[in-house]
Amino acid sequence: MTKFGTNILQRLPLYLRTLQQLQSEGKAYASGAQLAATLGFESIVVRKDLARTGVRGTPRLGFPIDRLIPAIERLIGADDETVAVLGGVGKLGSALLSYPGFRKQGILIAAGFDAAPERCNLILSGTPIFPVHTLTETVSRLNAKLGILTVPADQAQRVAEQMVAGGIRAIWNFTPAQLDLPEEILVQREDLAVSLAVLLHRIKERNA
Amino acid sequence: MTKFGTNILQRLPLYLRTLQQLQSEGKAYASGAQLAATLGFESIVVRKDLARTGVRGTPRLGFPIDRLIPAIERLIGADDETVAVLGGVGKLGSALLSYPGFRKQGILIAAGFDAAPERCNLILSGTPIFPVHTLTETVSRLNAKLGILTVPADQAQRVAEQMVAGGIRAIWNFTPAQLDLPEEILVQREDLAVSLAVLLHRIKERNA
DNA sequence: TAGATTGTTAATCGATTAACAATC
DNA sequence: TAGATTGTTAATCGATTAACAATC
Repeated sequence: MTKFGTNILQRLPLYLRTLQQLQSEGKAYASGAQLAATLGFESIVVRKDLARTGVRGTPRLGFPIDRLIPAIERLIGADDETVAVLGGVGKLGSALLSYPGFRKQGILIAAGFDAAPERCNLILSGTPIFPVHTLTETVSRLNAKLGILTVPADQAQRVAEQMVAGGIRAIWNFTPAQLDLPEEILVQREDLAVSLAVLLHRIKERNA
Repeated sequence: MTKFGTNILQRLPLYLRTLQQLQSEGKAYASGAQLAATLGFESIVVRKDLARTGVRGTPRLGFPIDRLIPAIERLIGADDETVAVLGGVGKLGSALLSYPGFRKQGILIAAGFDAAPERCNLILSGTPIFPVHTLTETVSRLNAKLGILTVPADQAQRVAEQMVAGGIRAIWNFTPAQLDLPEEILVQREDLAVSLAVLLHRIKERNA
């Protein structure tokens, strides 16, 4: 598989969204310059990125949107389905359940889990919620490969271990907890403190 | 001000959190190797990063935690207060309001706004919520500099403009909407589709 | 003293930027 | 043809990695 730096990878979904928008407006071609202007990137950056999709543009016209979209989807892995489960159906968890973008990227949240009985045995945004004590068994039955972790920080490690016991291969960790899991489990942090640090630094930089 | 790449900037808050943890356990020194092991980084990376704080470590002992913490706080801009407002108090918005980490990083969410009357004129996690039509005036009165945007995508542009009219200088955009604002307004995207693309690619890479 | 850890210098690597040729 | 846009090659830049010296 092609290896990408995280930088280009972070831009690809933005191209994709813009292209889908343009396509829905009936456009057939998009130029790199146009994408750059919309997203606030340098046009040379866009041109280099688009070159990596393998789709050839035509001078003066731009790139064919209907070829670019599937090419980018494939690059960002949105072309095959990943079964996921959600641990913790609090405010953040239920916000994630109602986010329509996951389906577009090939993520199916097949089940949610919560410790609170009043949040269990109901269906939220199309996803059934089960008691957390059934997690390992359900993950295994669903053959889920991705665990989304939105439990309170002090329960993160325990719930993560239950996910792993059920066969989860990757965990998307929205808690600030530092997880200690086997080497082979991929953990991605989604850390507001991190994003905020980047933001504050950019603000300071701009004011300087 | 010192300029940082986003990479080191993304690691600094993680060092900070780990160091605070160690300090609360009564430790006085932390070695780069120790931080690296905890966070899953290479130790040379940590050493280089810590060098940029200006704090000197002592061989065999490590770095003095009580000097490292304020140094990192200063680097990530957590040492002075930024007044923020929150646009949109839905699931995601109220999840953000209850996140304690913001205060630690010097962010004060002074007010929230929502279009739904039943969500207004109450206090959520210590933050008063007002009707969205008072946004511009309230932002101006509070002298808020950061707007956190968690409204539905189709209202993002309008609410962002109201924030800017009130004097907001930077917008933290949690919606997938592409904002079109004056040059001088700093916009940071917080885009789940982007994070998910990175995650999916890492999963594929690992399976390859 | 021995050994672990920090600090520094150089090498490597990849991403970004620049310049310009090729093409429609 | 003229001009806009893509494609390519080279230059620049910064981050990461490696190797090893300095220090407690």
